[in-house]
Amino acid sequence: MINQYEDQTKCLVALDSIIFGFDGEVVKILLVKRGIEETATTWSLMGGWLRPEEDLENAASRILNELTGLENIYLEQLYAFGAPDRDKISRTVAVVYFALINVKDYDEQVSDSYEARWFALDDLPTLLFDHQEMINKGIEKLRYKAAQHPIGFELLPEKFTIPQLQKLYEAIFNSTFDKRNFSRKFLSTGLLKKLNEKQKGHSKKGAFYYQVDSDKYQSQFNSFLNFTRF
Amino acid sequence: MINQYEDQTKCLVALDSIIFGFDGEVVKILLVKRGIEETATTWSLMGGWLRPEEDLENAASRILNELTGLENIYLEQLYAFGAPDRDKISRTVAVVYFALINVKDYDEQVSDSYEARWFALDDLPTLLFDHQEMINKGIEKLRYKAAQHPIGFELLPEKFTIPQLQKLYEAIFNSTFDKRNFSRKFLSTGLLKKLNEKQKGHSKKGAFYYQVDSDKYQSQFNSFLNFTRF
DNA sequence: ACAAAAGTGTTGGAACTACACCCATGA
DNA sequence: TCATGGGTGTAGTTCCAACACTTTTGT
Repeated sequence: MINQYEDQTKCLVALDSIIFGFDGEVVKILLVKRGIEETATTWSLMGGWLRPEEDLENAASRILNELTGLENIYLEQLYAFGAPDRDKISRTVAVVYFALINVKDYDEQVSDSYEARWFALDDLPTLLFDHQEMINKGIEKLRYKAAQHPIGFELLPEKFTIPQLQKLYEAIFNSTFDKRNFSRKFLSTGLLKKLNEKQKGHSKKGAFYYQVDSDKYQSQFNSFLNFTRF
Repeated sequence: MINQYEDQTKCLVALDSIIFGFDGEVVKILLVKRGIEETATTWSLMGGWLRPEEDLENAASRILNELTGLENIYLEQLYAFGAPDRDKISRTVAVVYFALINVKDYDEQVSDSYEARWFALDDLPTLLFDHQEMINKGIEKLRYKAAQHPIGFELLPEKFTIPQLQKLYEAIFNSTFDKRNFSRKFLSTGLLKKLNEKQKGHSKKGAFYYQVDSDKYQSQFNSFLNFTRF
């Protein structure tokens, strides 16, 4: 048979993470300045190497934490990239993970102690290697998932308004929706609890805050195949 | 910074392929007997090692061809598996691809010259390493995709009947559907061309054959977000 | 003639789209 | 008082699910 363990090419295995964030207006991506030799000034996704004792997902979490301070972020595997020339220095296979977070929840730790910065989706710098391709794939998957699940909740503060939620979906889909239809759809899921409190400052009238009913969210998560696509 | 190319663990990179097939009654998976040292008698997915000059997908295709003779199969990336102990002999990261084919189209070449065999989904043998886990993930994705696209066509002969198509979907979803609603839905896509020819032998009345209108299939492939889920 | 599978239509309810006006408040 | 964004209702349409009887033909 063909499989032998001897004499096979060994590769470096890299983990890269795409962190999507929302700040109330636009969807952003977190990038770091990566100090690899001559590419020291290139922005890149948060990446690092797999260690012998680590699972892929654990490694991605660890690396993300080392580079940004972020902890306990749920990472989902996106895709493996392995073109022979994707990294000129050494043959590397990269497994890419992605996550969604609310920018404001993590803003301080991210920008204070680390060389990490948020970039709006339509204002990304030139990126290392094939990281732009990775991001394109990530956006595609983000849209796909957001159309299937009310996943957007993870990108918002605990208390949020319907107009904020709509802005998020409009940012993800780079599109606009009718506000009557939009709120009807989300309210009809039964996943939102209306609070007795209004957002102040943003508008004169103020918008009611809502919270995710997280019990219902968990239990319905798997039956959302019928969730709206716009 | 943290990234150095020196002194990083290198891993073997394996490609494994899950080939789903349909024989008119049940969905099957193609497996081979793999001769790795003491595990020589274990059935497994078609797997092999990445070579230095290869892209991941090319490597998966090559390996599939070497082990089964199958050529020109469209492979889609499924997931990367990298638990530290998934292969006891050497630290290995496996990137898994999957495909759908029609069993009858490839039956001869597969079983004649190679040690490959089809196994019904509900009758799989004990598998190497984490291959069962890979297959579970593959089934999940197959169902997901079949619910979004009329992807099942790839698993059928060029000419097929509506009852055959329904059997396929029932096999994929391990479920049953109302035949009136089922045929209405598929016919309403406009992707099927009715032929002037009936299937003989299977039933007394005989069922009309249909063909995919492949021009329309191609052009509509990307607008199928609204395709049925059952 | 009968058994076995193919084929076909209707109805009620749910969900989607499109659309326009009033409300509450801060300035 | 006015400007800004928040909030709501309706009507037409499409889509889906549920349901049973007739047709064809090989035996």
